[in-house]
Amino acid sequence: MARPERRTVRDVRRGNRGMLLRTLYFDGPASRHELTGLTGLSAATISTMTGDLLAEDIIVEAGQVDSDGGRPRVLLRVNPAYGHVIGVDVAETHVRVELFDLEMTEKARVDYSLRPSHHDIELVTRRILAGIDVVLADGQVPADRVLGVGIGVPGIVERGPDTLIHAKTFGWDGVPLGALMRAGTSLPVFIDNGAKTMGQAELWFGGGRGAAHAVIVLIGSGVGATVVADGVVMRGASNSAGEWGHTKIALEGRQCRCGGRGCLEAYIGAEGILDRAGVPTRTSDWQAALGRVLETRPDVIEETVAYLGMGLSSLINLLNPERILIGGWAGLMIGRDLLPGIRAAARVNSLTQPFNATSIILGELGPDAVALGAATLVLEEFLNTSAPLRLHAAS
Amino acid sequence: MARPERRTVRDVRRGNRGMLLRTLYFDGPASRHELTGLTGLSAATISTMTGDLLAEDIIVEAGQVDSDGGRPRVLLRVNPAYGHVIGVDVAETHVRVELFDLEMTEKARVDYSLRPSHHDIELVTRRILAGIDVVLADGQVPADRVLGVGIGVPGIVERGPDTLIHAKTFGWDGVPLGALMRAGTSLPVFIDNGAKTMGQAELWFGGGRGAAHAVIVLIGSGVGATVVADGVVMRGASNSAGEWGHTKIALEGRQCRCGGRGCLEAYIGAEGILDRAGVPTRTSDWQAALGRVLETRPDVIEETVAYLGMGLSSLINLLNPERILIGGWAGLMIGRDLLPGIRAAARVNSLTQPFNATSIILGELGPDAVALGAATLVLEEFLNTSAPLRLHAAS
DNA sequence: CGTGCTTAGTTCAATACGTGAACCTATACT
DNA sequence: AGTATAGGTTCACGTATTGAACTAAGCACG
Repeated sequence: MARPERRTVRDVRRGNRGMLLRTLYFDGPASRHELTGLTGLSAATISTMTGDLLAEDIIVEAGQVDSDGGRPRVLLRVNPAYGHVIGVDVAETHVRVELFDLEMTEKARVDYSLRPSHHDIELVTRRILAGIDVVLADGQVPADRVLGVGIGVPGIVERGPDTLIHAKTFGWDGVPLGALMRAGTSLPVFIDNGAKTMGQAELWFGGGRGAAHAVIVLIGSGVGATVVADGVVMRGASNSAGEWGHTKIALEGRQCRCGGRGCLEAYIGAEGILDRAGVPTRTSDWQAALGRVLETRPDVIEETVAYLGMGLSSLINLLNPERILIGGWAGLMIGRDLLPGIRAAARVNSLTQPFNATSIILGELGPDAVALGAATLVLEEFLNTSAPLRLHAAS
Repeated sequence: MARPERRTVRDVRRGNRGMLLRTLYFDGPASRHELTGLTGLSAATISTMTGDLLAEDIIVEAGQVDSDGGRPRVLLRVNPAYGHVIGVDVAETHVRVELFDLEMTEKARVDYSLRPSHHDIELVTRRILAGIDVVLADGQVPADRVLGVGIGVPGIVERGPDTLIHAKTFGWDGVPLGALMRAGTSLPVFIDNGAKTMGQAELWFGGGRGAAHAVIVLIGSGVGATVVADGVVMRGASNSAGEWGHTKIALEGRQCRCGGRGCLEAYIGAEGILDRAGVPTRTSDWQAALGRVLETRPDVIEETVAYLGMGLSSLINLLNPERILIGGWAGLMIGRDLLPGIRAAARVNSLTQPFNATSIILGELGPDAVALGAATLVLEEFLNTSAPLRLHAAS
């Protein structure tokens, strides 16, 4: 039972303005006249609202289109230089900070490598803050033109005033990354799980565009998923929804690093595949190792496809998505050649109706999209609220 | 990416009025003054809005509360007699039609038994239409005081102008129940899967009250689930979300009636349990048979609990609900004594964080709640829109 | 070259909504 | 009877969308 908030007339404006801006962002450039059709708003409203947005420099004119016999249409578009967004990818081996304009064109990037098992939270925070300064300098963007910073981290992100992070592999147990960031910068900070920010990137700019019900599946050494229902990333009661990798596919099955047994991840995660193939998991280059398994061990691969089909069918039956994207470095490697087999394996295990409603395709964005997705969190906020800039960066 | 609709000032009213009505329905009776706190609306707005609702007879005064030193508070509540709703349960062996007032007090009911494999759509439609007339006569409610009819049916409900039903067990393959109903009555008709209407009933009036993220699990001879995300029942791309019973828990496992192998339903559905216990599934009284297995076959039951724990853990990990309700006749039988064991089995297979965020409890409403839940579809529509009555029942 | 036609975009009065402040109302206590 | 207190109503105001009237900018054709 949803309990929506009280609304006032001003919320109407906020909502409609956000819709106009999103329409212009995704379907633009467009003329005022076209916008009436796209948004459902009257010409009068479009006129006043575009007037405001032009005055605020949030949108700009983008040329004219001659019409045969009639006043030419003036095209409008979101001003890509109105503001910039920063995305951060905090991973096992590196901290990456990227600067984008509003069209998500990368303007600058910096990488800091992390020594394994050297994930001190203060160190990571310092790297992020330093990275922000570096990309702003490189991109020649003043801090007061930045709409915010999005950060993708491993583990579970507990929302709250301090934004606590729980990441076993990093030894982070309730680390207040949000509070630490906000102490170091006045920019608005958004933090989410890295797998979810990757999903967000696929949803907005990759293979998930336009899908209202989708699941973005991530297969790397671990296995996760981003569930999108009614166009919104599903978060659950404590923001940990999407843990698909620990779905059980066998009673008393293979040991998983989560401590449980029979987890999907223990079968189709890169580590699980290598282990099933008898390859020592202490390999230096996992990608190469997985490549060799793909070429030389059809038995293991066939089994992998079968398990993956089982896992996907659970998603299809339970969630009835219109699209499933397979991503993550291992997912892309496996999927490149074996997608037809994966589809067949999913079909065998799925109910006809929901299977037919689903298309199973590869992700488009590669494994580097964590920072892009994190930056998208900022963009999303901007497009929804179109909050006038500069207020936050005051202090 | 959600694309919200254009909004006007009148949507503000509709939304706020709906919120006021829902507040009064679930937290009422309440005084105007209390409503300002509960809704966040100003006293002025509450005053004009309650004035309208009183004039329309949708709400009524419900006595006064003396305050020590000050004007007494006048309590307001939803008028239970303002309108009535009808719920229909179309099941294997019967068609049941129930009449409720707005407080969901049953005012009349009628049952028609169906001969097995005699589920002709015209026959069922005739029974429903006749049942509507009967309950209205019995309850002495004129048709123009009925807000609508909700129908719970087996199988997949394909939304659209005709509301097609696909139910293998009934031999219904795209049967236009919606169109047939609308041809036979001018009342608004809402149709949904029966498992989902039961879930809806638990969510509104049973153990799910107040939960924003919940899963209502249904274990009968089949196994299903109603997934609630952000307070809304999840439907997916083609309205078939919630098919939890065919989640695979074993590669090449037990044969399921869906045609697949290793489905959860084949292990923990009543039929699956009896079969695993070696009881012939041609029994006349399944409940008694399951009761005997519960008493005499601890081995089978222990196994069942383990499988159920596996299945629940998939839900916990993937969806991160705050509450899981176990319902359905078999679910209630198993759960009555074995809930602690089920919880333990779920814990073993779940990640710590999401497991701790979930409470696993029994459903409160028993298996007869299909019609109640179906009627709740009408109630939901009414509370959201508070559409002035009588317009539909015109013809 | 100017008149009419067509399409794009703007302005304005009408209408709807929620809100704060001033106001009215109904009780208890003294 | 008077006063304090709390509940409830009224109204001017600011903000929102909209349809209708209007202006703007091009083309075709005589």
